[in-house]
Amino acid sequence: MFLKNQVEWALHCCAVLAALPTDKRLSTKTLSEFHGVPKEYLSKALQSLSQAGLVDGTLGPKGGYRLSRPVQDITFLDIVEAVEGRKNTFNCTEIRGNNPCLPSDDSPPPAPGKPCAIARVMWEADEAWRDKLRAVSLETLMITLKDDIPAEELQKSTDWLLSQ
Amino acid sequence: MFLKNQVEWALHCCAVLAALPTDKRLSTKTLSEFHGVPKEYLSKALQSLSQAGLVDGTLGPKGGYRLSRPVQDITFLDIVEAVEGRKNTFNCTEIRGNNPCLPSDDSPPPAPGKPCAIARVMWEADEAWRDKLRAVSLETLMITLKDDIPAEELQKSTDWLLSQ
DNA sequence: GGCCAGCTACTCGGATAGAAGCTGTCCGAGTTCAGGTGG
DNA sequence: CCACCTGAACTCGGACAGCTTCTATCCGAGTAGCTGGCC
Repeated sequence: MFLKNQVEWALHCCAVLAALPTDKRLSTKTLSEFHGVPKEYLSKALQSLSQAGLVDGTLGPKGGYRLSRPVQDITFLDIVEAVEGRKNTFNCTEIRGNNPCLPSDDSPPPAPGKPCAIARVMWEADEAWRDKLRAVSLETLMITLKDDIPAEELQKSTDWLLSQ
Repeated sequence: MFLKNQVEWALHCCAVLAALPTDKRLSTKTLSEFHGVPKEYLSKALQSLSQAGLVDGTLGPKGGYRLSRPVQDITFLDIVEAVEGRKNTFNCTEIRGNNPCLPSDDSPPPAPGKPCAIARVMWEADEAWRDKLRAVSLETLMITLKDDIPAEELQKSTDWLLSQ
């Protein structure tokens, strides 16, 4: 039960885009070289972000991606769900309906009308996970990063990115 | 990013065992018929539970599994981790170390000594998920089930199980 | 009658195979910009 | 000098292969309890 590493890449790409002036764009090629990951595969992750409306890509030379919303309006959950989908991690197959000693009449699973108690617990845990991710925006991340990384290194990186 | 369905089966099996008198055992065969799932594959899930010390299996006829701890001492997290393992859902590969414009000297990833800020956020969300699962024990589940399911149905199921 | 061998039912573990998803690569189609060419 | 053409750079999307994980099955080894036969 792992998240794809595309999720990691997508998060890092969004972080990089958030650190740039809002009108600048970065190409897949630049982003892939910066992160040292295969370009064509990273492209899939960026396409997912684009379809989810988080980034906006343009064609042609000088084309590339930029964030399509202000940094405070993009959360970790947005990015994770863009790549992974919105399904719950726990998939209830209603096996309680297979119970051989119950009538199993026309309405097998919704006997009490509510979902299985086990699934309810698992889904609540999923929701807690999502709440945590929803609480962190790219803006929050940028503030943390400013504390983590020396300003000089950060400047070097942005210079390198803009020179590509 | 799904949990295996073995997790669902393991949870249901533990719930069934929790509903029984503590000295009774259920065989893999009985459990698989009760839940309508393949016996040999369910056996793998039960083996995981056994290795984690949650259930205790005995050999021979009249053998089978029973919980090895009181119901209030077995949490959902115990069961999920027994089947899925204890790894985080987010696997940080330290791609920030691949940054081509930084020295990449002898110590590439632990530049600031701390893990990547993005990984920290993801791991906190994981921890929130685990906290939720840790908060629900089999005892809690049994109380919920007593409200969900008519006593008559519950009795029918336990009778069927014990008659096998 | 008592003891022992064999049988049965069960767990455990390994081996195996198919299905599905993840990872990674390749290529063609469409789009935009820049630079060059011709009027 | 200006309009148009061409080529380069880029995104997008589909197709494809290799690998890992999940799902499922099968079988042999080991163990415990029961049954039946032998002394």
